[in-house]
Amino acid sequence: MDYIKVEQLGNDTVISGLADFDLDDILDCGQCFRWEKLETGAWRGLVRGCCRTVKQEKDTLVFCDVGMDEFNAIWYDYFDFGRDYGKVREILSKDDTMRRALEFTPGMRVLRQEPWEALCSFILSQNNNIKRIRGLVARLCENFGEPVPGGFAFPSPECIASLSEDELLPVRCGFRAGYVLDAARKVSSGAVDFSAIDKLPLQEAGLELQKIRGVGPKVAACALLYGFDRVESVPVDVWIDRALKEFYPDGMPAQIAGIAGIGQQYLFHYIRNRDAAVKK
DNA sequence: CGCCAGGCTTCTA
DNA sequence: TAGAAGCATGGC
Repeated sequence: MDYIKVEQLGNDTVISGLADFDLDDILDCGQCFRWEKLETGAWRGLVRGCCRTVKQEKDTLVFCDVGMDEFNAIWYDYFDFGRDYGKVREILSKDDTMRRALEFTPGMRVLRQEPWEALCSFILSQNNNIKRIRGLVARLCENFGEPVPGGFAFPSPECIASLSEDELLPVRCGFRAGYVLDAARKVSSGAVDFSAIDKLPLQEAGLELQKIRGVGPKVAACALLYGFDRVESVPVDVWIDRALKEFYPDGMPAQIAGIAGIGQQYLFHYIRNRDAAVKK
């Protein structure tokens, strides 16, 4: 357990006694694309059709206008509170590089997002920058998602499968439009079966996702890590590739294999931000 | 304006 | 089968 207490206070659900949890790092590290930071420092995001505001002050996390039922149904899993990050840190710390990455961003966590949203988002992420990915995902939702209080839900595979490439033009996702359509068709038809993927070994699960045009090893690994709760999945993008060459020329240590994807998240943030941090 | 972006597909040797 | 070019778009 990485917190001491969860309770409902008025209309809010409040977590207190948080350890190693930094909302800014978690929501702004390129693993999710539907959160925006408000002037107040709070974050507003849309998850599973629920638009909510979350704010952190030191070791307290407040889910505004969220009751315990909703917290248990959505947010407990989304922030992966069922996982003992103390244990995660203990395992990763046995490796010197991981220990440095942990010390650099102690409050990082890997979110558990919806499988389809994660897959679709990371298809859009290819050869793209994080700022623009947010824009593409936002336009996809605004144009085709179900309206919900505060915004638009992420459009279903069935919804997107019914569209043409021309209809996707307003999203301005360029060559990725065909990829998104192929993904939506294969997922909605069952040609790519999420419940089957859940049961497959990692390697085969990745190959299953790669039946989709525009899904290669990296996008598949991202979908598995962020959308299918496969914390052993390690997406290797240009940054992680550099990190692997620098720190692990012979591969990542076997002792962290079971949670290497979480380690990857610390490493990703570390390799991207360490130089900027030194300049401060 | 030119370079590049949490890659992948296609072409070429 | 490895390596490079091409891909839409826009942030910087």
